[in-house]
Amino acid sequence: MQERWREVFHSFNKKATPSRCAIVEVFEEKKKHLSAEEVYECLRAKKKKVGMATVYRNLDLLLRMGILRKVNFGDGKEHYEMIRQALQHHHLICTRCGEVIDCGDVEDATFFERLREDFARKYRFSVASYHVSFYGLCARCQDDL
Amino acid sequence: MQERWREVFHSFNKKATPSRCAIVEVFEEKKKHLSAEEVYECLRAKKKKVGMATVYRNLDLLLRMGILRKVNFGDGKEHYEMIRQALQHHHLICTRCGEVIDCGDVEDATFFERLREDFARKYRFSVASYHVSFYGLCARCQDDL
DNA sequence: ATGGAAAATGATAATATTTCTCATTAGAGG
DNA sequence: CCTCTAATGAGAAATATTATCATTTTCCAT
Repeated sequence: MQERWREVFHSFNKKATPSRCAIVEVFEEKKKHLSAEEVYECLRAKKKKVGMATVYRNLDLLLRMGILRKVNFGDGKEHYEMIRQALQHHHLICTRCGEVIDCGDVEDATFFERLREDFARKYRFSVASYHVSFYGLCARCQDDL
Repeated sequence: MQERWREVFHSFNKKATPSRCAIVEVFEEKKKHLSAEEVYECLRAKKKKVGMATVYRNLDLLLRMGILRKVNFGDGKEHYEMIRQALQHHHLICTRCGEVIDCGDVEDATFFERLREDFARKYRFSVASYHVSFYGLCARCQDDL
């Protein structure tokens, strides 16, 4: 399975270093959005010692390669998630406690397609992807008012 | 016009200080998303000397009062915009040059209502507001490839 | 296999943004 | 006008991210 990533990196003329491979593996395993710090901790837990600078450098590379995307929950740090896992998946962000719930399988292809056309026409902007953040109260916080 | 805000602050048991009033006025005048630094610069331009700490403190207060909301474009800083001006308005973010285009009047009430019901049922999450970020290439960057 | 060029890494310094501290000032009700 | 308390300014501190540079590693051609 790491062989597949090795080829992907090579196709971008990038080296398949152990740190780099370990970082994509973390995202494949966790299947969720992670901050740079969280990635670093996951690597530690797996006994891989990778410096923080290397984590950031590779997150940036994976962004440029179109493998990760950034998402932000207003907590002061950037979070990253695999685009492949992120398709059709948005976030419910609790404005009281900060909890983030991933919500998958939103059936919105029609909505998206219509907007893509609108934006191309009105602003000459070509949409590649999109992300919806929903703000409100999670179940727990609704009860605790 | 500042008299109106004076009353709003008082209704929250907050003092209507010159800095505080000046900050909401900046948002009313600019009618767009601003970073803390940009707010600070706008105040300077108007010859109001307000410390950076005060800007941050009041942005936070205005968030808690539900007058502003945070938006993030992945450029390392938080941006703030008036919720009143932000209804039905989303952002087109160019992944090449970072330009942010506001796109208003998105006709999506039906889409939104359906999701609100879905989330209440599935996750017991009550949606108060939402925000869509569209990523892609702006007109200029499409030409410059 | 081995050597060498180029890229990647680690450690740490630097930068940028946001929050905190605390002494001083100023708003609002009496 | 006085007093209580919240708000402010200035700067220190905390956080998150990026840059620097000497050293190590990958990978391709030999």
